[in-house]
Amino acid sequence: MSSPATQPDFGSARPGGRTARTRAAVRDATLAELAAHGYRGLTVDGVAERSGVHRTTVYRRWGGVDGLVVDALDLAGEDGWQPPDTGGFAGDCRALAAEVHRSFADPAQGAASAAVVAASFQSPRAAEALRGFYADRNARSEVIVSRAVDRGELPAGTDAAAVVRAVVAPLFHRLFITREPLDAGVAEQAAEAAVAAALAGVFQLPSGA
Amino acid sequence: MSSPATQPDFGSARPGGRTARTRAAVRDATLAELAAHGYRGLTVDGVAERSGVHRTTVYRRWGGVDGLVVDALDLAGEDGWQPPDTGGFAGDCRALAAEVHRSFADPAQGAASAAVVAASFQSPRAAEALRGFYADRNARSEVIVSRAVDRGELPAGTDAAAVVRAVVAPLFHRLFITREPLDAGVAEQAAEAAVAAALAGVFQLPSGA
DNA sequence: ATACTAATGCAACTTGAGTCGCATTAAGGA
DNA sequence: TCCTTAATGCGACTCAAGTTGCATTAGTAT
Repeated sequence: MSSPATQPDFGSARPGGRTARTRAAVRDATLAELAAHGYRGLTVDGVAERSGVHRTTVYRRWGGVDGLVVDALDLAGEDGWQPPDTGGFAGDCRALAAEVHRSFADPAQGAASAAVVAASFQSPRAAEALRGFYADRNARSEVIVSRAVDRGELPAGTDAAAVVRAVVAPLFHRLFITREPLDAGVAEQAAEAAVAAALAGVFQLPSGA
Repeated sequence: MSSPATQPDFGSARPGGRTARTRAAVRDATLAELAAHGYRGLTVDGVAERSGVHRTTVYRRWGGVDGLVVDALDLAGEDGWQPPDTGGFAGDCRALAAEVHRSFADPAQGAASAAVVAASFQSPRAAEALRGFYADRNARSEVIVSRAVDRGELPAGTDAAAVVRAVVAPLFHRLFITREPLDAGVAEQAAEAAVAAALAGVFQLPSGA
């Protein structure tokens, strides 16, 4: 079991050449293995062999498969992502939905994204990392709503998190619960539904903010 | 590995007393273990010990932990469930969302429901079983929309599956993606949003049906 | 009752994930 | 350049999951 094991600790006293090379090799191997075999086929031995790093080293620094995924997710969270800005609320929501759609449609990126969700059911560490990742994404997305309020498109006091959730939730539901195929039309419909609900004032926060 | 193993096969040539007792004991033990330790703590050995059935028997008839979950899910799907009927479209949607909320809030049932989702990431068999389960639930829920159309509350040609998805998807999103707590207000908001979007005609099917 | 055989019990075996103690390599400072 | 020591490599070990061959139990038919 890897639960009480060391978290990936990369602020150590010796962040020099070899350590950095090892981490990069393992990270690349993790993404490659994920794209090749999915999360179910992700093993420490596979990553170790592909990266040329010894099994023991991977266990020591990453703790197990969940640590590999968490590390990959942490890296993904540091990409400086910003929500789309199309100049209008409906356009922003459509673009956001389309972005989620594309990120899961891409073979490599989609496999990695789905892997993180799968990992979150196996490991509390992965679940916490995923929660943090989406909390950050949500916080960044709030500007879509605040811009819309500034333009007068939405009433003040609209719950930005609820709007974002309404846009993306149907896509995740198809992907992971009913496992139906995803197409651009589905993404657009989800965005339109969220826009209609927001315009109707459904996402108003309880007390006026 | 349990992938190519025997599916739970309960139509055999000898469905007599002992076989039925074994299945019942294992099913009860599965649900109890799920409630006690969650899906991550569900093991064949644990179920075997609790049920008094030998390990080997469980492996032979269920194939592994995924088979146990699939069997439990198959049973859950045969409960003759019908969607709520409150006399109005909005009320039906709210009641549906509340029902989903309750099913995950209940400790035992919630653990089992979450376990099935977790299992679907581990096993193709569980994923297929989950897909079938929700396809059936969705089909049964369509009557909510058709009744609303008959009453003149909704335009004809409204995509019932899309409506149901819009109602429940935000709840699943909170439960499994962002792992935020769920309360009755969230369920109601999701229902209201779906209603507003449906009334606005967002879920119209492309060609007139 | 008795015989037949499917279903179960049992124990030994295989396999792969994860751990541990110790040897070796290489980064960073003197 | 040399010394110290973190980081890695290496092999053996533990442990739990899953499998297999054979013995035993208990439905079912005659």
